Amino acid sequence: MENNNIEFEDTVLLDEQVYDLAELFKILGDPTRLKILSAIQSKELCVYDIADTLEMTQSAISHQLRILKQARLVRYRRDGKTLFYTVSDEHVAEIISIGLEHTSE
Amino acid sequence: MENNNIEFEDTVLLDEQVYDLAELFKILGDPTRLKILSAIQSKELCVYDIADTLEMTQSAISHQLRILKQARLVRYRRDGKTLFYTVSDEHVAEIISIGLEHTSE
DNA sequence: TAAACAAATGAATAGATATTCATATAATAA
DNA sequence: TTATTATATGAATATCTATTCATTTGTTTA
Repeated sequence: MENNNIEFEDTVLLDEQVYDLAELFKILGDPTRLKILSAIQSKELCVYDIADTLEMTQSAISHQLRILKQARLVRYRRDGKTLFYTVSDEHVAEIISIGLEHTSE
Repeated sequence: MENNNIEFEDTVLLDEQVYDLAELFKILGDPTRLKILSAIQSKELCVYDIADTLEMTQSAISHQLRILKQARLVRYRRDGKTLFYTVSDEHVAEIISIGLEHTSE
């Protein structure tokens, strides 16, 4: 596929950049993942506690954490058998904040 | 479904708020819609010109514009037979900018 | 009025994805 | 080693969605 020379604020966006950006928003575009990110935004939580907080199964949370990990939005620290997850990206909170400004209008 | 009391930065998020926020990001999470928003972010374009710029069909663009319209992310002005679309939300550019900061790392 | 043009829409389809269930992996304790 | 606990993973499924194609709606002009 060719590059269509889409511009955003005086910058030419390559097709690949647009796809990467869409990928980021797609990941944020799921209630479960947003809840996970909110829950571990300012504190570490293990998988079980995230599942407990969201009232969802461990498996469902684990699947979503894998997606968030691949997108480098979360990281974890191991303590024995337990993995403690937390948000790894400084932009996430900012994006969510601005998003909330839009939706709360 | 009950409210799970998910917090984000000292604010309790209601389930409905999380769903609305996910809905916003879901809409931004598509390359075609991102390209449309970029193309009409600082200038008005008619449907045909958007389709031409993105090298896509008029129908595909029109379908996506409907979704963007419903989310109040774009608005249009009629001039004769032609509708000129532009971005209507001040937060869109901001969210895209921060998103690009993340993806370009 | 009819013709031409711009955009919207409905149905169909192919591809993507979130969750569930069962199981596997990994670390620790007995 | 075996049992237990915490997490990850693979397969299956149900749901969702982006595009295409055909058609319709709406506006202007001849």
